[in-house]
Amino acid sequence: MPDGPDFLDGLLATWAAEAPGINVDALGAVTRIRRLATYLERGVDKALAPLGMTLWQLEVLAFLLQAPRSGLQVTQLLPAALLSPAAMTNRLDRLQEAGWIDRIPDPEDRRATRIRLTRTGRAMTKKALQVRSDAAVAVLAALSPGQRAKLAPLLRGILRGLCESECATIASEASTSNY
Amino acid sequence: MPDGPDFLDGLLATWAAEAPGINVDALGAVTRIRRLATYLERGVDKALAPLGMTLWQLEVLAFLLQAPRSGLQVTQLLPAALLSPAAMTNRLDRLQEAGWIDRIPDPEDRRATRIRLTRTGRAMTKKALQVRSDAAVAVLAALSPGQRAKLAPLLRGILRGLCESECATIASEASTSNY
DNA sequence: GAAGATTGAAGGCTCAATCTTG
DNA sequence: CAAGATTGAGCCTTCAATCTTC
Repeated sequence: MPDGPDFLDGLLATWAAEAPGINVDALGAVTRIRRLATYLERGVDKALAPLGMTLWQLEVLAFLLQAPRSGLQVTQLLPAALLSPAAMTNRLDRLQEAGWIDRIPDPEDRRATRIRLTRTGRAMTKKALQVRSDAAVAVLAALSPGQRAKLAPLLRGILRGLCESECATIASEASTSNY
Repeated sequence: MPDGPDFLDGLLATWAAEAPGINVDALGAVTRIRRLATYLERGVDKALAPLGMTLWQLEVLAFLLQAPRSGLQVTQLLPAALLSPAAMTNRLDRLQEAGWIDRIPDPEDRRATRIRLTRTGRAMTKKALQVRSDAAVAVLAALSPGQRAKLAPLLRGILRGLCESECATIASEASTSNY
């Protein structure tokens, strides 16, 4: 496989010429990761459309799949979603309208609400996860089995570094804010 | 490096138990890529804040760095940004208010507008690219040199596959739409 | 009629302010 | 006063409609 230049290579060369101090490899990697994420998001949304679901909805539902029968508090959903409390409230409103989740008052803390999957929500989530999985398999078919095996450790390694630095700085600055 | 389980491993196990047909490795890879992109975006925005710039602004400016002196049409900026024309018009409005780009009538096509970096816009873009590069280097420091060398071909491979399938389907469906 | 660019409505996000309860 | 959750304002995005020019 010759693997000629892609959309970024020309740009990177220009950038290197204009700003000589930059690291072309690093800049190329993060730019491609961002672009990849955009493509993946659009592809999955397209695949989920027949189920009447979007990716941001599935993200919440899929996390709720591992909740205890009593449900989870809104606050407990935030770190997994990397979302503000306001955004989560909005998502839950839509999911409740769709009939996929229930809000029930927390018996142990009257400030809180417990979020639970409904029966249909649970079934839809399983179907949607299957769709998402199939889409992911199709995308990764572009890589050889050996390449696919290399991918996971790399992603894990970068994420680990980010969670220790980035999340730490977020946490330290989060005196009032919360996510 | 033992590399214990991260935020996703527990969820993946739950999903596999509830929906036996899913591919855990594929689902894990695409989920981590998305999360990685979110972290990267937030980190860069934080690093760019002192310059009064955001990542979405830099994306447009950096692409304009390789434009000819006569500038580029709005339409020519779209494929690189993966954006709707309406969104690009909005971005250009903000960039023009900031004094970083100029809109000049296209001398050869009176429907079109040419977009060009201003003098200060060009200088700001170079500074911002340096900031973005430094941030990227810091993030990728979590990987060994050998791992970093493996990363680029993998990303390139997946993107290539997506551009041929996803972009193709987008193009074929884009009878009226345009991006 | 098609293409380049813009506008307005609606959706989802962040931030700051609010209300209730611990 | 701090924490859980919600609300409203402002920003950026998409989609559909519009206006001008080819």
